[in-house]
Amino acid sequence: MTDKPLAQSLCEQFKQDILENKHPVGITLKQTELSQQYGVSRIPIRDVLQKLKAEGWLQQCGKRGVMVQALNATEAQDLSLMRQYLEPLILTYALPNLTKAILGKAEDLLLELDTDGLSVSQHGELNWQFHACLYQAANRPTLFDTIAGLHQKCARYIGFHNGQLNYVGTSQAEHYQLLEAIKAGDSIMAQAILKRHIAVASNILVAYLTENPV
Amino acid sequence: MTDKPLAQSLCEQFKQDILENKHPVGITLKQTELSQQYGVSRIPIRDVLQKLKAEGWLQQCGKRGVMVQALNATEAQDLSLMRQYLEPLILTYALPNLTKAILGKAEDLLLELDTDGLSVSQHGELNWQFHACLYQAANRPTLFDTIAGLHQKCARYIGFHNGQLNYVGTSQAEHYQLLEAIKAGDSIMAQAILKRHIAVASNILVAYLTENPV
DNA sequence: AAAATTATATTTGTATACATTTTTAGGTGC
DNA sequence: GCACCTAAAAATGTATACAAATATAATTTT
Repeated sequence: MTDKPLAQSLCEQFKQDILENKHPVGITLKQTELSQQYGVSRIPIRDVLQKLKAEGWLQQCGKRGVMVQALNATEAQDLSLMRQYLEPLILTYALPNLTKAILGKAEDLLLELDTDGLSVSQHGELNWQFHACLYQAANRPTLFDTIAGLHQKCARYIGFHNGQLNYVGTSQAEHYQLLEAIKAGDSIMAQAILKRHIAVASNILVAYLTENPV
Repeated sequence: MTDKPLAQSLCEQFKQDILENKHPVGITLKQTELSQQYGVSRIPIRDVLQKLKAEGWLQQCGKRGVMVQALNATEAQDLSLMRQYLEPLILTYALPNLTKAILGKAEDLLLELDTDGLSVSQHGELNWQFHACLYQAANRPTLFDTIAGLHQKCARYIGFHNGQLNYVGTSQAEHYQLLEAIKAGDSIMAQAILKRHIAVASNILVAYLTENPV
């Protein structure tokens, strides 16, 4: 039943390891090293590297190996800006299709997010599921995938965010406000809340990154 | 001096072939076939496929092979919408950095665009160079790369556009208007022109695709 | 001692070969 | 005649092996 056991799961594993800073920025990763580390040959490693390079996680450093992309304030801001424009957009498309079932699921996810003792990645995953659950109703695959990609890239910053800045998700209040605006059918308000929600979170991060370059 | 002669040029070649409809939608491409076709082994082919799948050009159809993504109205609209939001954004960042040299180069590109007898891909390439030339001044790599990716994907639709709809670049007038607004330092106007420029071109295409699904 | 040069070692790129899975075609039973 | 099952063929996934290019270290020269 497992579709692509090795290559796909390897890719997920690798991303997770990047999120957990197992491959620190500045270290050039050799295919041979990685193949030993992950217990496979170089071929599946190459597949993963190729994919992650295309997605902007890794950078080819000539023949010295690949390196994890450095975090920087400009990229963080760019990712945030794009989300600020695109997420309200997809939300607009989603609004007419948001059934009570979907809103219920969204609310459940918010409850889960209130749980104590969530790990950074658990928190990030739930947060994304909340947003994704709403956005998926838009039936806009391309737009959705682009946004999903932005989120994944943001995850690295969020992890850093949480780890270094001890940031806790104060964004829950905004999440609930968003749901209220949606239920009230106030599209303009919902868009504004969402945009601000993204902007606020990023401002802290960008400010920190600007003063403390990685 | 050639950095990645085979893999990179192979990737460009493959994309070009997709643009020229050498690999029609609906045909499942086998790695073995492709390797014979391009005169290399399956390994570099796999690298290219992996990259193009990540970029959304190709789709894995189980173990039956990969298939070129079908063109559809929704994706065309999504791409256009994202451009409508992101390009004016990057333009805003670029404006303060637009030297006379850059504007001069942009104008040269417009002159080239007026040349008669340009092929579809030449026209598309020049058009992108015009936009890119302005956007690059923003010094926003992540934003720029995302937009560049959207453009590349749009290229497939433009090619189709030009081929099937016999569309000629009536957008030149808007290009000049854009330059005028920039020179006049009218940021709001420049953004509005750019957004409309993108919207107009896409509306024709989306309307056509909606009525004539590929 | 520093810079340039050469030689070695390492790394990626590519090809070939094998294993596993899935698709597809053929046959059998109902 | 249709559905189901079985077997062969074809495709991808993976590993190993070799070639080409580059980075690193040692050596020489100024």
